[in-house]
Amino acid sequence: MGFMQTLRRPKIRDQASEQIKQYIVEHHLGPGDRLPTESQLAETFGISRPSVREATKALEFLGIVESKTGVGLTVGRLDLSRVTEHLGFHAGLLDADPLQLIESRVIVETGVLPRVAKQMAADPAIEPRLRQLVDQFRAARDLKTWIALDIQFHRSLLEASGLQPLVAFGDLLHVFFQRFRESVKRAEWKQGIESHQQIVDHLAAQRVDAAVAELRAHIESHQERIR
Amino acid sequence: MGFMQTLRRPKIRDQASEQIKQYIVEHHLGPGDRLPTESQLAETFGISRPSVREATKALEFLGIVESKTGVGLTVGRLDLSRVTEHLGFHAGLLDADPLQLIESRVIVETGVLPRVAKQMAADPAIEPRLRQLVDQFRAARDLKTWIALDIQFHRSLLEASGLQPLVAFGDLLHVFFQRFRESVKRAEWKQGIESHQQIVDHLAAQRVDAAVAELRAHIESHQERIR
DNA sequence: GTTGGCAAGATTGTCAGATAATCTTGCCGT
DNA sequence: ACGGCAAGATTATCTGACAATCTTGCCAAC
Repeated sequence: MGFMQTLRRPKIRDQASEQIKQYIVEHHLGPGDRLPTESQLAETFGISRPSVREATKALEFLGIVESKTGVGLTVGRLDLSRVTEHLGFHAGLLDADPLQLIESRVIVETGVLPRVAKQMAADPAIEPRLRQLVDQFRAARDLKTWIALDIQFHRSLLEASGLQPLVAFGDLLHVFFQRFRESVKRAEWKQGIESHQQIVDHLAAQRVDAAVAELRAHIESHQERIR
Repeated sequence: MGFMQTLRRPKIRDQASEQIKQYIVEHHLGPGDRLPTESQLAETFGISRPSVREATKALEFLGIVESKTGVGLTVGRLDLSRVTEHLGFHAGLLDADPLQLIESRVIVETGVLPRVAKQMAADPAIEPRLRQLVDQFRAARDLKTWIALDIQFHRSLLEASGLQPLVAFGDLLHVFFQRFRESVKRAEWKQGIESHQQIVDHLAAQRVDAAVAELRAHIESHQERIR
C-alpha cells in the first residue's frame, strides 16, 4: 500500500538555497552586495561545500546571486529577460496551442504599434533601422538568413516601443515560432517582404490602423501552415 | 592595460546545461520522458559528475528537469508558480522600470479585452465569476486581501481571453509589479473597486472601447504613486 | 614620490572517489 | 496469484585535492 507518507526528507541543497535567500533578506542585502564565501556558508549551515555549490549555482541560474572566480558571491539583479531566457525554452516543451501563440503575438505586437509610431516621430534613428532590415530582406537568398532577419525585424519593432518587458516576451515566443518558420515556402517570402515594407511605410506616415491591420494579417498568415 | 580580452572561458557547467537543453530538443523529449543518468551525461560531455550535477540542479530549480533518487532524471513540467515564488522573495532585487511595466500591462490587458467580450457572450460562466470577485472586493477590509483580489481579478481577465501564454506573462509582470501595489492608500481602494465594477459592466454590455478606456485609466493610475 | 609589475593570498571552478539513501525490479516462498 | 525480500540502479551527500582567476600589497625602478 502506498497511502502512507511520501514524506520526503527535504533535500539539503534546497534547505541551503532557502537559507541563502533568508540570509539576503535578513541582512537587507541588495544587488551587488557581498555574500559569505562558499566555505563559510558550508560551515554555517553545517553542510559540505558541494551542496552549497549546488544551491548557489541554482540561484545563480535564475540571477538571484552572481559568482566570480577569485572574488566571491554577490547578490544579483533580476530582470525579466533573464527569466524568460530560460522559460522560452520551456514554452517549446509545453505543447501550447499554436493558435493561442499566434493570437498572443498579434495582441502584443499590434498593441505596441501606436507607441512605435510615436517613437518614430520623436526619434529619427528608428525608421532607417527598420528600412535597412527590409532592404536586407530583399537581398537575402537562403531561408536561414531570411528567418534570422524576420526575427530581427519583429524584435526591432518591439524594441522601438521602448518596452523591455514586451521585448522579453517576444523573445520567449520566438523560440516557439522558429518551428514553423522553417516550413515557409519561397513564394511566401515575397509576400512577407511586402508586408514588412508596408508596415514600415504605414508607421512612418503615422497610419497606425493600417499598420496594425497589415501586421495582424502578416502574423496570422502562419495559421494556414500549421494544419 | 585592460583593453585585451575579458574573453572569459565559458564555464563547463553552463556548457553542460546548454547541452542538456539541446539534448531534450533534439530528441523531441516531452515532460516525463527520461534523460540519461548523471554518469552517462558526464561521460558523454567529457566532464565530471559534480559539474553535471551543478547543471542539472540549476535546471531542476526552474523545473526544466526533475530528479528522483533511485530513479533518474526526467524532463520537467512547466511550473510557473515555482518560478514566481523564487523571484518574489525579495522585491529589492527586481529591476524594472515602473513606467515600462505599467505600459506593458496596459497593452497586454487592454489588447485582450475584445476577445474577452466575445468569450463572455459565448460562455455565460465568465461574467458571474468576475462579478463575484468585484463583490469580494467590497467586503475586503485589509490591504493584503485587497491586493490578492486585485491580482486575481486581472488574472481572471486574462484567463477569460483563453490565451494561456498571456496569462503566464501576466503572472510574471505581476511579480515585478508587486512592490508598487503596497503603496496603495485606503482612499484609492474605492476608486479601484469602482473601476473593476465598470470594466465588468462595459464588457457584459459588449462596450469594448469603454472597457479599454476604463482599464487603461485604472492601470495608469499607478503612475502617480511611483514618484 | 610615483608608477609599474610581480608575488602571495583569497575565492570560485573542476575533478576524483567513496558512501548513504532511495527507488525499481525480479525472484522466491507461500 | 500474491506478498515480501533481496539485489541492482540511481541520485544525494561528503571528503579532499588541485586549477583558474581575481585582488591586494609590496617592492623596485624611474
